[in-house]
Amino acid sequence: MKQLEAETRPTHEIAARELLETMPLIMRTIRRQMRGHEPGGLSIPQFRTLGFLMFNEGASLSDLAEHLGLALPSMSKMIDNLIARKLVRRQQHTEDRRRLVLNVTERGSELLRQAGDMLTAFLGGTLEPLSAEEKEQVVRTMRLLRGVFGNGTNSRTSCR
Amino acid sequence: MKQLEAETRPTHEIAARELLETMPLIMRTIRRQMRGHEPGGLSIPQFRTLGFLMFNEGASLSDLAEHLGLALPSMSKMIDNLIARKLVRRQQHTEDRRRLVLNVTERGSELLRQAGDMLTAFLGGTLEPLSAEEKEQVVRTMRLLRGVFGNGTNSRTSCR
DNA sequence: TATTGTTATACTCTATAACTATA
DNA sequence: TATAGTTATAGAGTATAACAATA
Repeated sequence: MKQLEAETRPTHEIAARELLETMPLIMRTIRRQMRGHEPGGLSIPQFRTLGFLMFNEGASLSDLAEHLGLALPSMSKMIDNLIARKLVRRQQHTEDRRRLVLNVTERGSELLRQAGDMLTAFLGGTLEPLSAEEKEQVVRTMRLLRGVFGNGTNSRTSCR
Repeated sequence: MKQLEAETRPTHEIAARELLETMPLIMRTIRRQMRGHEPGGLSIPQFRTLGFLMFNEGASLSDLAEHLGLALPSMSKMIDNLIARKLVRRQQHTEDRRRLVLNVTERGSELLRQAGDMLTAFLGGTLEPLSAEEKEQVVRTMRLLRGVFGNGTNSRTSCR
C-alpha cells in the first residue's frame, strides 16, 4: 500500500509531484544566486517588482500587487523596503490622491540591469547542457503553465 | 534601448525570464491552496518533509536538509514545529547518539494523505485544460529541469 | 459606500554564527 | 578534529484585521 507502482498513476498526479519537487528546487537555486552575488542582493520578488516598474512606469501599488499576486500589505511593505534602499521613488497621483505613482530610480535601474545580467548568465550556464530544442521546450512549458495558473485560480478576490 | 525587440533575444535569456515569471506564480497558487484548505494547513516545505519521511523512515535531520536543500538550522526549526504539532516523532539513533531518527506519526501520515489528495485534485483540475500530450510535456520538462538544477549548482557546500 | 494604502500583528522560510554533544 | 544538531539572531515573504484618507 505504501509502495506505489512506478508509472501507473494518472498523469496529473505525476505532474503534480513533479511540479512540487522541481519548482522549489529551482526557486531556491535562483534565490541563493541572487542573494549572494549582487552588489545589493535582490530577492526574487524585489527583482520582479523592479522589472515590472521598469516597463510600467508610474504604476500604483495595486497594479504591482495584482501583477505579483501579493496582498496589498505585503506589497506595501516591500515597497517601503525598496524605497529605504533608494531603488524606488514614491509620489502621489495628482488627480486621484489615494493612488501612488511608483518609479524605479537611477540606482534601482542600474541594480536591476546588473542583477538581470548576472541571472541571465547564471541560468544560461545552468541550462547549457540542454539542447536548443529542449530549451525551447522549457519555454513552451512555462508558457503553458502560465496560461493555466495565471487565470481565475489565482485571483485574490475569489479566495474567501 | 528600453524596448526590447520581442523574440530576437537568445533562447536562454527568454527561458530565464519565463522561469522567473512563471514559477513564483505557480508556487504561490499552490501555497495558498495548501495554507487555506487543509484541516491542519501545511506549507510546501512541510509537505515535502512529511513526504520524504514517509518514504525514508528513520531519516536523520541532515538527510532531510540535504533533500530539501535547506541549511541545518532551518531544518531543525521546521522539525521542531512539526513535532509540536505531533506530525513527526523524534528519537535518538541507538548506535550514533548524535543522529536523529525521524518518523511520521499516525496523525502526520493522515494529514499528509489528505493534503496530497487535495493537492492532486486541485492540480488535476488546474491542468485539466491541457491535452494529455501537454501534460506529458510538463512532466518531461520538470524532469529536464530537475536534472540541470539538481546537481552541483545547488550543493550547499559550494556556496562560500 | 467603495477604493487605495498603511499599520499592527503573526507566522513561516531561510541564513549565518556560535554553541553542545558525540564520535 | 570532524560530524550532528540546537540555540540565538535576523530579515524577507506572506497573510489577515483594523484603520485612515480620498473619491
